[in-house]
Amino acid sequence: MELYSISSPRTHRSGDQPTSALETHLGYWLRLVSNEVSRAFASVLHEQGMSVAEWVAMNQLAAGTALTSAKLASTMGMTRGAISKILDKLDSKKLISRSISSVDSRVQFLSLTERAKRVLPRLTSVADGNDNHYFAALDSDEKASLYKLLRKLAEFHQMTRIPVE
Amino acid sequence: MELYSISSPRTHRSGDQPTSALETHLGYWLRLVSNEVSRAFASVLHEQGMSVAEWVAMNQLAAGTALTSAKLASTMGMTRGAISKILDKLDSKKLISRSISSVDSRVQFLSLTERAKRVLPRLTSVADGNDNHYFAALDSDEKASLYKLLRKLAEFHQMTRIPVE
DNA sequence: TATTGTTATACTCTATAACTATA
DNA sequence: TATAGTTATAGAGTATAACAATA
Repeated sequence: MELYSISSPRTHRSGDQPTSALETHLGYWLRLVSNEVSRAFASVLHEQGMSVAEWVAMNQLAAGTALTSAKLASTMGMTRGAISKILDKLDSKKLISRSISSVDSRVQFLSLTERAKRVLPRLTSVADGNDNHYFAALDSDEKASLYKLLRKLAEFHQMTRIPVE
Repeated sequence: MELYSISSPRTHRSGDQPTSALETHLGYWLRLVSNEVSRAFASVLHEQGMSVAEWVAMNQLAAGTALTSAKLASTMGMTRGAISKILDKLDSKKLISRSISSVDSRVQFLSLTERAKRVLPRLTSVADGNDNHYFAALDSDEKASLYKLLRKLAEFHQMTRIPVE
């Protein structure tokens, strides 16, 4: 197993096929793997008639992290307009309800319906299953190591935008 | 620094804030970091008037991996129609030329123009810079470790679709 | 004046499928 | 009939910006 070459990322080892410069970047492999894992999950969600953005929104509501539209928008890194449409979709599926604040009638409080609370665990186990499937290629130590490295990058660069795509 | 909990991914450690179930997945952190790295790169490319798909196509041509439209389509995991539009854009910027095969006039051979050969190294160093910037948070061993883990996942699951988004 | 949420509009990206011209 | 590449169309997803209601 060759090591990732730090000092000369574009060095070609003798006998290699001509490769594109893309593969010399860690970001390339990160994106390759991430796309596959996310695509598979999005595809399963899609079969359930749900987008990733809707799934994320539901989770934020379940966690009590973002209970208004504006809060959701900032948490999810999207405009209020985009959030509004996502909430429309969840509403039409009877997964959320919106109730006007008695204190400030511009504000809506969002909550999951009973139906959503029944649906969410099933979706969560789908997400668990997807994660388990893809990372089963790694043993416990490797998983812990990957987790640590990713968390370190996220922390170092103050990455806070919840992935929605 | 806590470890990634393998056996009970949804366990909450005492004293924690309520978190969404999302953060218990390795796929979540993978996507979070990947999105940030890719978004930054796409943003720089965009300033240069270029999409990631165009950048990838140019690299495939430079590597000699995919010298026809159909080949590009299969390598990049896109339809021929989508590739056709990407090539139109590169063509309009005088970065590629298409020449009809003398053997089979349905086939076009694609090649980078001289202009493209001047532009590509600059873009490549932008890509290098982006990669260096984000992964500077890791030391050499950590970079090597991350590279190895990602390659292992890619190989195990036979991930071949070149990331284009 | 500022803010919450909605809506009208436009844009980007891509797939589907019909099309042409070859083979 | 099959294949290479193009094009017409449609759909998803999101941003921008104008809007109404309220503070």
